[in-house]
Parts: sequence; structure tokens; C-alpha cells
Amino acid sequence: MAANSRLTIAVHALTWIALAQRRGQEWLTSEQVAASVNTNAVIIRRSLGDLRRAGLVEVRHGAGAGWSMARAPEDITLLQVYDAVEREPLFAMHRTEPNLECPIGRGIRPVLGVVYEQADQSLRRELGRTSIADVLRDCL
Amino acid sequence: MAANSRLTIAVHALTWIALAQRRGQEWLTSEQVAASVNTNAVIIRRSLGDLRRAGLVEVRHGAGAGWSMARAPEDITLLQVYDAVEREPLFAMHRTEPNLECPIGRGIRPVLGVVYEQADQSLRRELGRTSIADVLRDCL
DNA sequence: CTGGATGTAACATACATTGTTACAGGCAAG
DNA sequence: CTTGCCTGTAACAATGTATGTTACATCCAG
Repeated sequence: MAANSRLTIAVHALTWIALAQRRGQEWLTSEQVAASVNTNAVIIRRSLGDLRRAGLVEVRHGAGAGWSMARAPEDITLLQVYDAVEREPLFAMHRTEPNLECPIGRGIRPVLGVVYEQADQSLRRELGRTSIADVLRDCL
Repeated sequence: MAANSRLTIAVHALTWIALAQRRGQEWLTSEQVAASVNTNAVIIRRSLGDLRRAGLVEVRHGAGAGWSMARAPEDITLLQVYDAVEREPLFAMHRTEPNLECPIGRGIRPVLGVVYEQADQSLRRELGRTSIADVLRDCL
């Protein structure tokens, strides 16, 4: 797969906002977050936009604008972040429909669907075990 | 992620070869496999080539050439297939090094590395539970 | 030898990811 | 109610990956 870094970017941004807030800085701009992640501010706005739609962060407009946690870092798991930023499934099926004349071509998609579903759930269970607060603690 | 279908294609090919052998056809050409998967024969040769390097199938050249299982379908798990065909990790780190002046920028990569490793292992455990024989049985 | 099939290079196409610039729109502060 | 800063998003470029396709050298059972 062309592994992407969305989860990494989003978790980094969240953890940095959590640390800043603990230090008394309530609102961070996308520029400030981008400086820590070392990327373009638009990338951060896109990522935090996903997190906002998932209810994990809040945004404030106008002068003194910026981003803030919508929940305590203890109450945000990497699974929630994953769901917020990731669209594609882990494994894709055939791009073209397999040959339905063949028993395997007919049967394989539902069979693999079940296996992929179990694999996905076990991955998600694992991501659900770690919170942003855990990441922040281990970073320091 | 740009989810790819390599695991799907490889499992389909293997399962089809396993069924053909059960029906008495020892060697299958890439054309014959491609006909069931409904793709180009070169795609199949590339996929089966990966499986051959992993010791899961055998190839025969010359006249009457083709592919055959190197082990019983019961002894090939989807995890082995996954390892044979998949190169990229599940989650990528930052493409550019994060800002090391920032505590999060310094600490986040090893922390995420551990989390991603656990997620990967739990995914692999799940894939290890299903064999090609299981897939074949459920296809019929 | 010969014919059929593999192994692989080379190339085309489509699409995802990331980065970049530009700009309309929102809003707190004065 | 204007000003200035920042968000939200479109548009585009650059790069990389996945898949498909053609072509051809190589291999080997018969």
C-alpha cells in the first residue's frame, strides 16, 4: 500500500495542542502546529478540519483565532483519530469483477470480506487502547 | 491509504490453484489463473513470483509449464501471503523530520512506532488464523 | 529443435498523497 | 464598523504507487 502519514500527522498535532494547553496556551494557530510537525499550514488545517468534523477539536475564527481540544486528552483514543482521518479500507478487493463462471471468482469476495473485517477490528481494538494523554506522557 | 488489492489477488490465485489441484490438474498457467481473477497474465506472474520467492508455490518452465502449490493449502496462512506480497508498513511516519526543538517533535516517532508495531502484530495474528484451505472451503 | 510459457523490462494510465499559492469569509479587538 | 489575522477551501504541481499492456529474451519437456 502507499502508506500515508495522516494518522501520524493528526496525532502529532493533537498531542502538541494538548501540551500547549497544559502549559497555559489555550488556542494554537495552524502555523504554530505546522512548525512542530514541520509541514505546510494547509496540511494541518486539513487534518484538524477532519478532527473538528469528528468532534475532537474546536476552532475559533477572527482575531486570536486557532485550534483547541474539544475533549480531555484522556478521552481521545488513536482509534477515534484513525476514524476521523482515514477513508480507505485496509485491503482492497479486485478492481475488476472476478470471473463469476469460476467457483473461486464467485465465492471469494464475501469470504475475504469476513477475513478483512476481522483484521480491521483487531487493528481498531489495538488503536483504541492508546489515548492522546498516553502519547503525550510517553513523549516527555 | 491507497489500499491495494495484492493480498486479494494472491489469495485468489492460490485458492484457485488449490481447487484445480484437488480436481486433478497439477499445473496451471498464468493465463488460466488470470482468467479466474479477470486480469492480465503479467499481473498474475508478478504475484505468483512473490509467492514463489516466499516458498509458497512452485513454477515449472518449458513445455507444459505452469504453477503449482509448494505446500498443502492447510499449511499456508493469509499471513504468509501478506508477508510475501506486501512491502509497505500500515502507517507511515512524517515524510519530513519533525521539528526536534519541540518536545513532541522529538518524542513522537518512537512512541508511535510502538503503537504501530502493536497494531501491526494484532493484524498479523488475525491473518494467521485463516488458511488457504479455509478460504477454499468457504468459497464452495 | 521447437513451441509454449515464464520472467522481466519498458511504458501508459489512473489515482492518492503531499505540498504550495491564492483568496474569500469570519470574527475579536479596538 | 473597520481592521487585521486566521480559517476553509479551491486549484494546481510534483511525486509515487498500483495496475494494465506490449514486447521479448530465456527456459525446457517432448
